[in-house]
Amino acid sequence: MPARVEKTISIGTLSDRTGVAVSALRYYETQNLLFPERNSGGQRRFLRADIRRVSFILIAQTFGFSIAQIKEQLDRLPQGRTPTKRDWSRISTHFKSHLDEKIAALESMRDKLDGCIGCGCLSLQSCALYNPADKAATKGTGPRYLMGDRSQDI
Amino acid sequence: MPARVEKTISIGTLSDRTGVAVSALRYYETQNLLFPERNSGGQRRFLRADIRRVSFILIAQTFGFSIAQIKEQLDRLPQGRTPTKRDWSRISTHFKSHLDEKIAALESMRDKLDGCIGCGCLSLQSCALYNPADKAATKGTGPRYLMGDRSQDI
DNA sequence: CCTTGACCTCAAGTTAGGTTGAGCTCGTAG
DNA sequence: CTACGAGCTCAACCTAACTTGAGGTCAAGG
Repeated sequence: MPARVEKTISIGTLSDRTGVAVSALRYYETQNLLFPERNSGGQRRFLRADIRRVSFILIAQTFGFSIAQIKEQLDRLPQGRTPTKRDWSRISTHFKSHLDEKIAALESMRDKLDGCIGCGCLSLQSCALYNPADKAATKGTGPRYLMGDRSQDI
Repeated sequence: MPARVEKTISIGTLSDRTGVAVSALRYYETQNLLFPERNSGGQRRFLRADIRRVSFILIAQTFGFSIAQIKEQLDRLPQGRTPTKRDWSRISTHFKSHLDEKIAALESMRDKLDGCIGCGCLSLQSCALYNPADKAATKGTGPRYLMGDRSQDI
């Protein structure tokens, strides 16, 4: 007889199935990415659909999205029923556009760098790299603005 | 008479000229990105060439490089003399290749996502997104690996 | 000379995304 | 029934890249 298929899974099983540490899964719950129920003993019980949900989190992270951004995407999934492939497909499309933006921003920077390599400026006020608009492509706190040399410097 | 041009500049001046906070400049020194001398009173004295150096740090950060990676690049600059445009140009070329790699990795992921959108899988073992090799494109700790559903799941 | 703003050091705080450890409870195999 | 692995909570710790604060010094103008 095959082991019977449980309706819900434990945190350990979800960890095994996704490769995500138990501590990370609990952390995701605190960040409202997962909403496990509890059994009578207070232990978390996840749905099988949560395996896909966690996989989405993993993939989105490899694409450079923050937990907060991933939560926004997951919030678009239907409440109260297991998401269908169509639902997942819809939000994949949504984050593909973010990805396209990121790539475009990086390419724009690369092109500017191409232009700058020849002159070796890298810090001149007139340098194309002096463009705060592109900063959106990066994450983290980062620098606030750039300012270059004036004529007599260096 | 024009104000005389000082040979070295104070940390406040460097901060004004680059837009980088004084505290950040001191931090960069602890990370060995800057090597100011000290005057008799113990105050830091930077070279004008450090304006360009700091600008390089800012630009490299917008490209997503870490302080450690930026230090590696700066270490390639000649010791003992003010870097020339040629020197800067050389290291710009060097980091352009890193940038190209990043873009290529992101594009590769986007292409896989394109393939996945139709099926809505996003977590299947056979999914092209299940590819640890692409992780190199991301930074931070991130997930360790992906594992998807098996047939009867969900 | 005195004031004031710019500098100094060192320690601690911040955010993101978790991990680790202590101390205790659950639940299942034998 | 009892052991013991799996779970639980809560607090503390970790890295990166800085910022903030406390408490003290330097230097230039009046």
